[in-house]
Amino acid sequence: MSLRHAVLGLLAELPRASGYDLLKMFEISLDNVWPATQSQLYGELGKLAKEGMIEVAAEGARGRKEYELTDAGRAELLHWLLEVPPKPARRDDTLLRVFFLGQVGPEAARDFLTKQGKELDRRLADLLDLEGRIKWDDDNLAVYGRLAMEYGKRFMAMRRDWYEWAAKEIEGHERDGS
Amino acid sequence: MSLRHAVLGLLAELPRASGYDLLKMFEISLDNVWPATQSQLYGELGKLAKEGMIEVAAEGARGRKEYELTDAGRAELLHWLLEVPPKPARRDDTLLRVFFLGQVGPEAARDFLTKQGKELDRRLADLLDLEGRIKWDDDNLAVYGRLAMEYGKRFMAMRRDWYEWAAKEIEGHERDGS
DNA sequence: CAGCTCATGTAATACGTTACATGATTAC
DNA sequence: GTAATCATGTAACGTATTACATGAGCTG
Repeated sequence: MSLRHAVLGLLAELPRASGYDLLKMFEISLDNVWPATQSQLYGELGKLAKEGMIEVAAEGARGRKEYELTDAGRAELLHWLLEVPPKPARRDDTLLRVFFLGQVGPEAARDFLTKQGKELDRRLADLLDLEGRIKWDDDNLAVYGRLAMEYGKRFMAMRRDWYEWAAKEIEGHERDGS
Repeated sequence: MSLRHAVLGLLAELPRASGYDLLKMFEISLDNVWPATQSQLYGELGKLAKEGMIEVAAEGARGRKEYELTDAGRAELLHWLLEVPPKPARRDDTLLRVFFLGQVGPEAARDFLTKQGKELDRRLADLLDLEGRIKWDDDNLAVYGRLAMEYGKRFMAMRRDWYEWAAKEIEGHERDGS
């Protein structure tokens, strides 16, 4: 149920935005945190408007509708931000594979883990590169966006290190002959 | 589309299991990796059987149906394990909050981050406790289950550390008066 | 005026959760 | 015999993805 809060949050940062504008924001700044498709977004905007969380503040060319956060919407955002306990995502595609990796034998398992580690190392390098090229300004999205960036870096590094560790673990088992 | 692979994986480890058996397995060993509800599971078993990935090898009391992996099912499992690139989950409820944390001012933001850090510290302690109480045997599920456990520990520790770091970052901004 | 971007919406399909519904067998 | 466990299935609803559909306005 958090797509709505992503929308409310964006409308809190940039008052007055159209569905189209918001879609661009999702693509450039929320893509790694909470992706949304165009269909989903327009649907949610309709619902939020009907519930009085946002309202059409102006209409422009080509049927453009500029939405604005209402007091109810802002209240809902703050409530969610501070009072609704965040629930960490539990499904992890990669971990699921690891669970069943015994099915392929230790050599293939070790190769798989090594490969994944290298892949993450590449992705971390890309992220560092991206970070270097971003020009952070001083608004809220930038300050807190930097925190999110650091999270991404630490997350990738943690997974890379774990893959390397796990590959070594399996190597140990390989030598044991188990 | 990975629920089916979780089912195939479990049936590869323990040949011959009913929906009910599998449900128990999901609850005790896959709950933090790939949770599934009863509805979902029975639905998927039906589909997998229709597609020839699994088959009813025996029927027991109370309408019990014991499924077994077919060759096609095993092939699909191996294909998924080694050839389908794992896609990391992208949605993160907590990170989304961080993105909009500027809306509540630096003190409340710092308090939020500190609180989340403490919560993770508690959860990590619980996990370590659980780890101590598990009696690992030597089968595949145990060997690779230990890798998954280590992943969980590292993931929680990483997030705890990041929260503590982020809270300090915000404190810095607080003093700046920004 | 042709092609791109802006701009909104709907339909079909899949995946996930909660709740409902039913009944057989076992353990006490 | 009654309560717990075993065992399967369906229905309703919400969320997410992909594809389809349409058209206005700007740029060359």
